[in-house]
Amino acid sequence: MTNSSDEALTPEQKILFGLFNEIGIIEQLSRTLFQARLEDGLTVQHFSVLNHLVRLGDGKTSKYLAEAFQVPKTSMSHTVQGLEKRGLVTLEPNPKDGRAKLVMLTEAGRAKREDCMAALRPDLEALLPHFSDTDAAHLLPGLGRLRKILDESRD
Amino acid sequence: MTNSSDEALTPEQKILFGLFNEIGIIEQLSRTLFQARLEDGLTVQHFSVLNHLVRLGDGKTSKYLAEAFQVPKTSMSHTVQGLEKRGLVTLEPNPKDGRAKLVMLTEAGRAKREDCMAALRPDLEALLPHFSDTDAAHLLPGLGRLRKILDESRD
DNA sequence: CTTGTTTAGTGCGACATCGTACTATATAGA
DNA sequence: TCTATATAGTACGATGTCGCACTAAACAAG
Repeated sequence: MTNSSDEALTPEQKILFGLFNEIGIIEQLSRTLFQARLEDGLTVQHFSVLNHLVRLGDGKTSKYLAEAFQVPKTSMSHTVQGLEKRGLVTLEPNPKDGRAKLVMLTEAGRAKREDCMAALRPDLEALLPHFSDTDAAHLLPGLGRLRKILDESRD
Repeated sequence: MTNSSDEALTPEQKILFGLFNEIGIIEQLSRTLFQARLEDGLTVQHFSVLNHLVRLGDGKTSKYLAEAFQVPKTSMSHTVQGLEKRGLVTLEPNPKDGRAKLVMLTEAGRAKREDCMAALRPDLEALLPHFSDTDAAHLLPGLGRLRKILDESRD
């Protein structure tokens, strides 16, 4: 991927760099595809937050979500406000902390998340004959380990 | 990663979805890290274009780059103008086509690309003891195959 | 209780992304 | 050649990202 004129990095480092490069390209391609399936100006980031709340439970604060997604709190605040404007979540005051607001899913929010998954389904169906769940399962442990390392290395 | 209440997807599809989710998280973490190493308001996107031009040769058009990076031409035009403003590339008229402009690297551009790689080096060094080039090499073939499939499936 | 510090969220401004519409050039067909 | 279509790039506006500064609430020290 990189050539021998890259003197800034050792061969080992180049391989890691190439890995991140490959991951970045796949992320770009898949994000573009997914984004094209979403409606009403909903972004992949909106969906990600919705998905997180459905899977891991709502009642989180924007700050918590910002840390979970590793984005600045101002960005997450904006994303959550976008969800609220679309009626997919409500922001309830936290009785335990007057500063914080709890992000609560609405029924429309849960339904929208299902709709998004369903909208993605044809693409996943089309992909499976070329790249099976077994292929994916071979990659997941290594990627999971890489994610954990990166996740722990920040702070 | 997903739980049994996701009725929109089959188990096989959920595994693929989980793979893209994992890739997205790693991309987010690594991009944030890399971005923090760049100076002068240079974005990862700026670096990516610079890196592409160094590795695969300059004299490309913005349109070509837009397709290579799978972003709209207006986005790439803006990115290239950012590089031009910083003196990292020049835009030369294409003698063969009056509509097109050729993106040419300057010496400062090549040097900046080296600087960026060097700025990333400590992070890669710190990562290698925990995630080796061998680990990365195990993932690269599968990811490369996935990228090719996604790359061909668009159009 | 009082005061200094920390924390969740927002307002604002700078810049990035990207869809639409437009201009200038190129190209194919009659 | 003349005309219709296609293409590279830009102008512009809407929205997303995010750093900085600020407010309100919580908390710790005395």
